[in-house]
Amino acid sequence: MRQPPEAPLVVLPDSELERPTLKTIAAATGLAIATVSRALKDAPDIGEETKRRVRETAAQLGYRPNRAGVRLRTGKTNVIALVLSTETDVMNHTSRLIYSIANALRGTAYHMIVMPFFPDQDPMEPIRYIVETESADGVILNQTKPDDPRVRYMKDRHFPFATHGRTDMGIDHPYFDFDNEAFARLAVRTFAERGRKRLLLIAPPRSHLYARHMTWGFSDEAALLNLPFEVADNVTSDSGGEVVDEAVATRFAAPNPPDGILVGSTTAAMSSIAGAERLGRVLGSDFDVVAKEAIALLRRFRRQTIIIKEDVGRAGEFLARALVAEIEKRPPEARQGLENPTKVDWGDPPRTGEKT
Amino acid sequence: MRQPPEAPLVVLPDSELERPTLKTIAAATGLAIATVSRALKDAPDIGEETKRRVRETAAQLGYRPNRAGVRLRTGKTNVIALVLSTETDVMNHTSRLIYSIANALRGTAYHMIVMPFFPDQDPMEPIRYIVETESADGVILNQTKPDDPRVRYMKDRHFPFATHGRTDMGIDHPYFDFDNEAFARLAVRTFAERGRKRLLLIAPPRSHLYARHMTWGFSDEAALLNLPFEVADNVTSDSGGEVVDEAVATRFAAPNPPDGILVGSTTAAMSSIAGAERLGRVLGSDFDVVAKEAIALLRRFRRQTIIIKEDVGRAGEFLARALVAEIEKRPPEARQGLENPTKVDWGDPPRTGEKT
DNA sequence: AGCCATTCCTATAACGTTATAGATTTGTGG
DNA sequence: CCACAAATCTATAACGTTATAGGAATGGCT
Repeated sequence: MRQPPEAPLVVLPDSELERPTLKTIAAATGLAIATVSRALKDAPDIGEETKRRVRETAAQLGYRPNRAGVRLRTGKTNVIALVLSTETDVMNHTSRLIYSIANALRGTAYHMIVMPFFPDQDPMEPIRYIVETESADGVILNQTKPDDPRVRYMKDRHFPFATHGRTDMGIDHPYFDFDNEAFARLAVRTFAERGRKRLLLIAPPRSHLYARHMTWGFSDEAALLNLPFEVADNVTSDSGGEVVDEAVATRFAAPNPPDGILVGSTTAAMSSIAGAERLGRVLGSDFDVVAKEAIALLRRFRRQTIIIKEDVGRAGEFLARALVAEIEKRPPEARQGLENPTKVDWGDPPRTGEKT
Repeated sequence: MRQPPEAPLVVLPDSELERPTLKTIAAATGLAIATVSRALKDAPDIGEETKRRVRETAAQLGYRPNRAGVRLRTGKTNVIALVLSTETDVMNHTSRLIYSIANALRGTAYHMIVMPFFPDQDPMEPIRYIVETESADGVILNQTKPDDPRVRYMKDRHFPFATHGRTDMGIDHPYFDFDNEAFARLAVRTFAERGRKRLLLIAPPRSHLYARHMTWGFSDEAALLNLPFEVADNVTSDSGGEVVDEAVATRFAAPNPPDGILVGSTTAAMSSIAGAERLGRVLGSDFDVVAKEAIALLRRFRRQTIIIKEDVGRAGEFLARALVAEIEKRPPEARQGLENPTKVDWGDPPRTGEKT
């Protein structure tokens, strides 16, 4: 308005070579750098016409704010850190989780740094590092323990975070979890429907909270239905395959062998089946296996496996959204989420009278 | 976005509350900020005693350089971007690759951002983004194509990168690859040793260069040993499990069925075995399967599978080292690497005379 | 004593951004 | 026609770092 509209539309020969900054836009529009900044943030004290002009040239020049500049000035990193446990990683769903979080972050300003920590490391180490050096605006972590010092640490410091898996600490924070109790109950009812009489649970390691959920759901539902059951607690679904294989074979060789096996992971399912088959038992007729699976792998190998699906992608998406809301102090659509499995994938009909 | 220090649980002297900067050290030592900076960089024009003092107080205060400051001033991001294809991702080794790269980066100043790109995306998109916005000092990408525009793009712009997998473009750049030709030859010789007479290769999709290597090694070595062979090129090891399953079953039902199957992936191995078993064939006696595997999974299920191991962790470590050397313009220990498989894991002895 | 090289340190500016306070113009009411 | 508010813009400083040019001592040499 008050600026004489001295026909700028400057021809920028070299300026196309360098990455445009606010300065570039300021020069091109004849405005001050601060004005350009405020215009792009849609500040109320900038004229509509000016905003339009600024946005236009910004788009035209392909302007993208310099992350280092923003970060230095504001302290906002626009980074989300994904802190992953590598402890249990034979074909787990880690890449799925990574992908879905990255996908949910598409189109936002957030980059995702991934920080696995290894068995020789204190799990607190990456967390402390991130919080102390302010390397990220928020953290997503997996493999929570019932009492998880990482959760306490971040909660105490008001550092935004979200967890894949719950804790037992009575702390309110964003999380997403698979309802393993519901899963186990559903599995037990499935066994009952198929007329199975002796159930066996190969549970995950007791240190994990979800192992307790699963064990409780399994035990309680089996008791409810008057089904004899055993919880294998010296082997776990995280044991090496051979161990599970052996444990299952031993039980099948004993009197009163199980005819329904519930397992918490794909690998444990495979090992269990292999263990039973070593003794000539036929999956689907002599015994059933119900497994929780995130990837469609068991079906390829033993079409008789009964599968209850876990959607890890949903978890990732949820966690990303919830964490971003937490960081930006917006109310999230949902702060805590639980995947409640209801669908049982029966696989092929039981092979009755098939050749051994 | 400084967090207001609301309700500090820990009472610390103010100096401890804020993260120490060069300024803090300067104040503590009575030196100028520039001096502190130079001392920490071990510049030649700073006295030894001063350096010692500076290093000491820096350590004592727990000083860590502010990444945004460094990045803004120098343009160095200290970030390595991992650009991952999600195309082929049923239990692939992605998480392994991520972990090993992260592990190799431990103790360095580099953070790792992970950017998967999805089927609906142009593979160039993340690459262009990173190069244009200078979001990273270098890129590691996987799933290279024989003629890969991403490689050309980065090479043209002298942007540091390293690839998991080779290309066919005659461009010199850091890479690591598994020698699939050697793998296939070794597999063929293994079949020969076991007296197999008709070989079948379930090859990876032809668009991948490594599929060509594998196919060539397979065909040439089989011809050399006068073994009849077939390369299945309508199904690939990336096809859905059922497809491979079906293809294998069809071939076993036909006259002159194969008795040695070479597959490029764990999933394809499982499907192949399942397909043959559907017709009552027994793995290890009626036919053999040789598979390349990064994770120890097949052994759990079918102990008769013959496995040649691929060490993805080695790839990740190599790529990280090579890329960092490239970024820092140091001569790397090795710029290109090829994993040459020599060890065959035979599994259990063939089950002769075992029950069907 | 004067000069110069050497050694060690410091002041300054700049990277790109945004928060703050203030400047300028225009409109409004008295 | 003047004070005063509203609308719109700008100047400045600061975030933490490092590159550059320069300054202050010290010692050696003529």
